[in-house]
Amino acid sequence: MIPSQPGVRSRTTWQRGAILRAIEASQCHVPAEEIHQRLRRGGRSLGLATVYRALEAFVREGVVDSVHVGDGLVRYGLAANHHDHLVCLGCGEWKPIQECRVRRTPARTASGFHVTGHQLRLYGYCARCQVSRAQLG
Amino acid sequence: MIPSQPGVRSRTTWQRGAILRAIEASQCHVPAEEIHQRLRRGGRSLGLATVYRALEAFVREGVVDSVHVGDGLVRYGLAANHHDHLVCLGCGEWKPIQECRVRRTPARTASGFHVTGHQLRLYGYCARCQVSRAQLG
DNA sequence: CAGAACCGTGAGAACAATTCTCATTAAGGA
DNA sequence: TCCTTAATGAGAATTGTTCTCACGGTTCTG
Repeated sequence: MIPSQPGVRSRTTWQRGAILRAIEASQCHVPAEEIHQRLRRGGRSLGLATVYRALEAFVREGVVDSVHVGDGLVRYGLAANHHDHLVCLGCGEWKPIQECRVRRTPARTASGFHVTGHQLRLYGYCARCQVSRAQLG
Repeated sequence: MIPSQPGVRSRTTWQRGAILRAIEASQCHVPAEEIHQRLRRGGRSLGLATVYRALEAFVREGVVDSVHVGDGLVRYGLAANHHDHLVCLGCGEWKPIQECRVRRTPARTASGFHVTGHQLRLYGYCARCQVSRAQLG
């Protein structure tokens, strides 16, 4: 967990705590809008902009990582709970995969880039979509 | 290359040809907007919606693949010219990496999912951003 | 080759996710 | 407790992408 801007420490508000707990509670990565609605249903009133701002800060600090599954939404999950995703090109369904299929990567590349994490998306067709495609010819 | 909808074949127009050639010409994945502007600067007048529609068709047909680097844009590149990306969390800069670091994956997973491709994003900090971070403390 | 059928196009409106603005609140150090 | 200033909320603004619809151009059929 690296501070975003040294000297600038973030304040602990109940909103940020609640947002982090909502992410922790979900099995897989969730979109900002869902975090917002979940908290509102839970009786906490907070703004959507607050959710986005908190998520941005968490990502900067390395606590949370963001993922694109390909449907135009950015999803967020705990960085510590790393997993990749399987995405169906037919129906758009997507699922977490536990076994990481990325080969060990040197922490530093030839160009001096320091690698701290990764995000992998395997795509293809789920069992159901394979059937429909076969039927269509 | 799989036809999107059997029985529906796409027509060959100069626009689609030009869009495909623009993608071929670029070293890495490019956003739709850039393809559009590049063609316009090249003297061809065509609509942005046309670019998006053509790209959507190409992706469906498997000729082109789309990638999210994390800056809110969808980028497109030739599927045949596969490569992954290195993204700097500090400045947002991103680059293609040629060596694929994804372990060979079974074409079919236990759940019957048929894997046809992948997309990997390695992230961290580029040399320049590491320096600024170190200086800041 | 002519005519019909219909897919692809262009322009701009519509849409949706995200970011910004700004007045207000409250965390945390002094 | 007081003070500085980061964080918040509400809604407007922004922006990437999709939709609408009339028109033109491809391709198929006869």
